[in-house]
Order: sequence, then structure tokens, then C-alpha cells
Amino acid sequence: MMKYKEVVKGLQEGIERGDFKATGQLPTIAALCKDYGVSKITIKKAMDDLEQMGLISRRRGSGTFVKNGAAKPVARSGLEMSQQMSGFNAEHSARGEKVESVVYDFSVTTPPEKVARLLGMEPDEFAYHICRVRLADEVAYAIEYTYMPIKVIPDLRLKHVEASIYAYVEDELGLKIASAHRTVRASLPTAEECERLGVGQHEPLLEVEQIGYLDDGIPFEFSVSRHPHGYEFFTISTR
Amino acid sequence: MMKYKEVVKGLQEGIERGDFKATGQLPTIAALCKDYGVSKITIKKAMDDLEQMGLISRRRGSGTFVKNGAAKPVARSGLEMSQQMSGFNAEHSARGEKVESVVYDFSVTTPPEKVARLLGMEPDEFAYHICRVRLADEVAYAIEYTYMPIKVIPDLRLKHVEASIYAYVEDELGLKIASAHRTVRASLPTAEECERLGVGQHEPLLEVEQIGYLDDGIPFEFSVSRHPHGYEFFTISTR
DNA sequence: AAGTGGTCTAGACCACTTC
DNA sequence: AAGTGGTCTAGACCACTTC
Repeated sequence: MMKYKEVVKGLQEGIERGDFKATGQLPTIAALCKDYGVSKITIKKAMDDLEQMGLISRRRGSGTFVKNGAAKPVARSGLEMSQQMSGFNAEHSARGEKVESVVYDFSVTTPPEKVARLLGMEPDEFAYHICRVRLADEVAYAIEYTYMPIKVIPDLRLKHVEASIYAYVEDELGLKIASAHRTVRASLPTAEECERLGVGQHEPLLEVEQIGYLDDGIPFEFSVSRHPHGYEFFTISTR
Repeated sequence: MMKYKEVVKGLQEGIERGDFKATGQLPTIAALCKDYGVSKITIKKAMDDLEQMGLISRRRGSGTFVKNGAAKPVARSGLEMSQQMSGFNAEHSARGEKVESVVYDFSVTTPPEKVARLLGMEPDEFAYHICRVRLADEVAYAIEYTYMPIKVIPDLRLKHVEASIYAYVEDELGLKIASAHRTVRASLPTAEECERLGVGQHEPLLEVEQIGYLDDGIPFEFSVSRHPHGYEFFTISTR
């Protein structure tokens, strides 16, 4: 394991144990260098991680502070971490939930102009179109509309769509999913969606539009997911 | 200006100009070290920034890739960047919009138990409570409910609440706002909110719950903002 | 003046991809 | 084997806070 990850783990556990409650501060970088037997830059990289995780705040000239309330972060419980990028299966399976999909459409078509542009496709190129309702422990969790260029993701089959598209892309095709650009907004269900999700026509939905990228910068998916009430999305922002 | 920021700027401009379109790749780190006359770690830090901004993707062993479509990022136009943390005033003023607030409540009270806990307050400590509707170019943009501990933010006045609370905290108190933890969900307006925002009772709202932190890790604000239709929230996530 | 974190260097060594 | 990005070091110098 990389040294800076060891430091991240050690400090995170310390924070959760409440080791730094007395002062509210972590030891200085110099002290941590000695403690862990590593160089300054390694401690700094670990702190970059902890800051991203929302656990600490740094102030030049005065020290590194544990965020009040960071010990028991709500973020870890049932929320979607916007930092993460793992697909529904990984997220829910990790919580021990049974994940299923109902596939309403799986076809090949030329995508709408906006989608083609966002995916860097020519107007006459083909893409899969997928509509799925995702269930976790038999509860509808989202209805999801996805376009994926056939050029980028060859030979996608119904069995993959019913199971996990991400697993097919990564494990079978050997591609690496690297990042996603997401836009979140509120919306209302269509009549069809009311039926498929089992919600009322006035139930507000959280809509997440996503462009997924591989590690070579190629977009491999455009999707819109609409989530019934109760679904939350968590983010940490820094200046 | 710091060297790595110069590199960020240079590469970003290059990406927007389309300089790297031919290969889709940035020059190698070694080449950029020569070009900019800086060390490897400085180039790496610049690339960390560009990756956070959603402009590039890196692949160990093969190179650094410009994200397809990154040239004209939708993100920069009218969207809320979840990475940012600047308050409504700065966001909208930057776009040349006239920003106003209608204050419906400004009082001092003991906050609900959940809020007190999140703000690290004792049950009998006082906090300001503020309800404001924010307008940009005369259009209601959000209704916002805020609690701030009086211990952390002393002597807040109506004039600050009508103008910009962030400006008071930073410019007058000399405190530094460092980060925010945000949870996003969908909701519906109350009857009162329909009137104050001028929306119908079935209009879905985007609700953003936020805890704001100073650079010493102390939470200074808990707020819930509810935004009418059209409001969007943008995020970039990496694995 | 002393102590804190931030930037930057030159270079070693490593993990991974490509040929 | 050659080329790519990633981690890590020891140390210089700087910006900022605290006393």
C-alpha cells in the first residue's frame, strides 16, 4: 500500500476515535513526518485526501483542524457520494442490498442531436439506448435512460444490461471508467414513469444527468436518472 | 502568481484553443517541464487542478488526455459549480445580474436539536435564524433558511442580511470561509413558499442543505435552500 | 522571532502501457 | 526495451499566524 494511504488511514482512524478532540488540531506536518517516518510531501498528499473527504480544514500559518462533527459523518450512511463513481450495483451491493433491474428498452438507434454532441458522435453513428428501472431490495430506486456509442462499447448484450453494464465495461472489455460530469435538477414524473416507479404524478424527482468518461478522455455514456423522493446526493466543496 | 497556476492557465487556454485536438493528448510531463521551465511536481500539481476542473483524464503508462467536449464546457455557463463555494451574491454578480434579498425573518433563537448538533452547539446556545428570498434580476432564485451561531458570528445586523452575509463574515470579521458539505434532494413547496417564490404547489424544487465551515474547522452556518424549476447543480466526480 | 502550512526543485525508483 | 505517469525523498525558500 502506498505510504500516503497509510497516513490517510491512520489519521482517519484517529479522527474517528476522537484522538484530536482536546485541541481540535492534528499534529503538525513536521511531527507527522517523524511519527510515520515519511517526508513532508507524503503527509501533505495524505492531508489533501482528508480534506477532499471533508474531515479536515487547513489554515496556513496556524495548523490543520479537524472539522467539528466529522467524527460521525452522515455522508457515509445511506447517501450518494458525488465524489464517487461506481454505478448502482457497487453502491447498493456494498450495503448488502439485493440489486435488480427491469429493462424496458434495449435497442440501437441514432441518438438525439444534443446527446450525440456530448458523446462526440457523428450524427449518423449508432448508440445503444437503454431504459431500466433499478431496484434495491425490491424498492424502485431510479429510472434510468442511457445512451452508449456502439463504437466505444462493442457487443453489449441484454444479459449485461440486466446485470451490470459497468462490470461489462471494466471486467470484460478491460476499459477503465475514470470520471463523470453530473448535473442535478428537480423534475416531475411522466405518466409512464408514475407507473414504472410506482409513484404519484406530483411526487418530485431528483434528476441526475451524467456523462461518463473512460481514462483516455472518451465519453462512453450519457444517462439521465430520475430518483423518487428520499434519494439524496452529497457533495463537499472547497474554495 | 504561483508557477503551477501559470501552467494551469496556459494548458487551459491551449485546450480551449484546440491546440491538442490532433492527438487528443497533452504533451508528456517531461516535455511540459521543459516548455515551462519547471519541475515535474509542479506540472503534476497543475494537472491535478485540470483534472478537478473536468478538462483532462490521465492514464498511467500512456499519457494525459483532453476530455472530448471539454473545450466548450456547459459547466461554465449558467450552472452552479458544486466545487465552488462563494454565495449567491458573488455567483450572480459575476454574471452581471442585479442581486437582491427579501428578508422574511431575522431573529435570534435556540435552533432545533438536529441543527444544534450539526453546528456543534450546546442545546441552550443561541443562533440567528434568517429566512430570505434571493432574487437575481428580479426573478426569485431561492428561498433560504439559515442558522448561524451568535458565538461564531458576532453582531450580525439586518443590513448585512439584506446585503451579503458572506461579505460580512469575510471582509468585516476577517474570517475565512473554507468549505461546505452539501446534500441535495427534491421537494415540493409549502403554501407559504408558493406565495413567496411565486410558484405553483406542484412545482418541484431542488433543495440544498448546507453546512458551511471556516478554515479552522468550525461550522458557522446551517442552511436549507429551495430552488424553483430551472436551477441546476453541477459536479465532477473521479474514482 | 518562532512556528505553522504551501510551493518548488532535482532526482531516485516504481507501475503500467506500448512496441 | 523504451516511454508514460505516480510516489517519494531531503531540503530550500516562502506566506502567513502567533507571541
